[in-house]
Amino acid sequence: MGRGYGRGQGRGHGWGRQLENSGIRPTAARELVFSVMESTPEHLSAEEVLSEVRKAEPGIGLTTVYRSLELLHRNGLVRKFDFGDGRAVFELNDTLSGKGPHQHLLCRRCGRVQDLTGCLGETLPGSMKECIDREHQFTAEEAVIRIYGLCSDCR
Amino acid sequence: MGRGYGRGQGRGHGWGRQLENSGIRPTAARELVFSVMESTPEHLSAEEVLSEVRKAEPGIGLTTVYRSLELLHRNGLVRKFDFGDGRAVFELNDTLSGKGPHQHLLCRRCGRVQDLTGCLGETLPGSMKECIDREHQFTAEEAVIRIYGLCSDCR
DNA sequence: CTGATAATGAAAATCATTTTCATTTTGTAC
DNA sequence: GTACAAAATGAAAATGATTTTCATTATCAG
Ligand SMILES: [Mn+2]
Ligand SMILES: [Mn+2]
Ligand SMILES: [Zn+2]
Ligand SMILES: [Zn+2]
Repeated sequence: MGRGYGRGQGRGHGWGRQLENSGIRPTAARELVFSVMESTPEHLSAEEVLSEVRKAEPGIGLTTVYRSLELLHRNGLVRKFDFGDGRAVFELNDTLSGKGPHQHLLCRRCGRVQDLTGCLGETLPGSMKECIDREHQFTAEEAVIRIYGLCSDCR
Repeated sequence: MGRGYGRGQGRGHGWGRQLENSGIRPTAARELVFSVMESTPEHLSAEEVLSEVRKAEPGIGLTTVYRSLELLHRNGLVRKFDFGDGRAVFELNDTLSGKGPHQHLLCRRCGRVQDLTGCLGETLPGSMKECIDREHQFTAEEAVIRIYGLCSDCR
C-alpha cells in the first residue's frame, strides 16, 4: 500500500553530501536511522535505534536498522563499538557530532560509559605512530582505547 | 570409569599460588587449560584451547573449557579479548608470560594481530591517569588499546 | 571411607546478528 | 507519467558463539 515514509523537511538528504554520488540510495529508512543517530548524544544499540526509529515509522524492521547502521558505519558516518556486553553500540562519528575525537571510560562497578576527550581522547600522537612504525613496521591509522576504572559515582 | 586425568609432573599446582587458598578446586581439567595457556604465545579462542586440551585428554568438553577460561580470567591469570570477529580470544596474563604489559596492532587488510610492546604498549602513564581523574573524576585503572592500520606484509 | 559440595559434559537454550527470499521502492529511460 | 531493472525491505529462518540446565562424577574435609 504505502507510498514510502516521506523524507523529513525537504531540502536535500539528511545525511549531507557524504553519500551523494556514491550510488547508495538515500531511502527513507536510512535517513530515519541516520537522523536518530544525529540526534542522539549517547551510544545506542541496534534495538535502541529500532525503537527510536519506530516512533516515526512503526513499520521499520530490525534487519533494516542493522543494515543501515552497517552501511553508515562502512561509510564512516557512524562509529561502532563493543563495550563487552555482547552487543554492538553505535554513535555518530566525531566530526559530524562536533564532539571531536574521543575514547571511552568504562566503570567496572556500574558499567557506565563516559566519553573521554582530551588526555588520551585525541587520535594517536604522531610520535607514537612513528614509534610503532619503526619498531613494528606497522602503519598505525587509528587507535581505539577503552579505559577501565571507577566512575565518580562508584569510587 | 576413569580416576581423573592425573596431575602433570606432581609437585604442587601448575597455576602457582594464585588460587591456592581461594576455595577454588585445582581440577585436572583446569590445570590442563591453564597449561595450554601457559605454553601458547598466541591468542587462542575457546575452540582452539579445546583442541589443544583434547590432545592430552580427549574427554574434555567445550563447556568446561569456557568455564575454566572464565575462571582464570576472573582471577587475573588470563586476559580475554574481542578482536572484532565475533569470538573471544584468550592469552596468558602479561606477568605470567613474562612479556610485560602489551597492547595490540590489528591489520585492516589481512586481520593479523600483533603484540605491541613499548610505545603505547605499557600501562597508562601516570600523567594521563591524573588528567583523567582531574577532568572526569574517573579513577583509571587499566587501558585496553587496539591500533588499526596496515601490517608489514600488507602495506 | 563417607557425605557434602563443587565440577563436568552433553544437550538444550540464549540471543545478537546474518541470511534467505518474496515483495516493495527507487532511479532511470521512455 | 509509465515501465523496468536494480536495490532495498521485512518476516522468518539460520547462524554461531556462549550460557544454562541437569544428571553424573570428582574433590575435599572429617
Ligand atoms: Mn562515545
Ligand atoms: Mn597479545
Ligand atoms: Zn560507576
Ligand atoms: Zn596485514
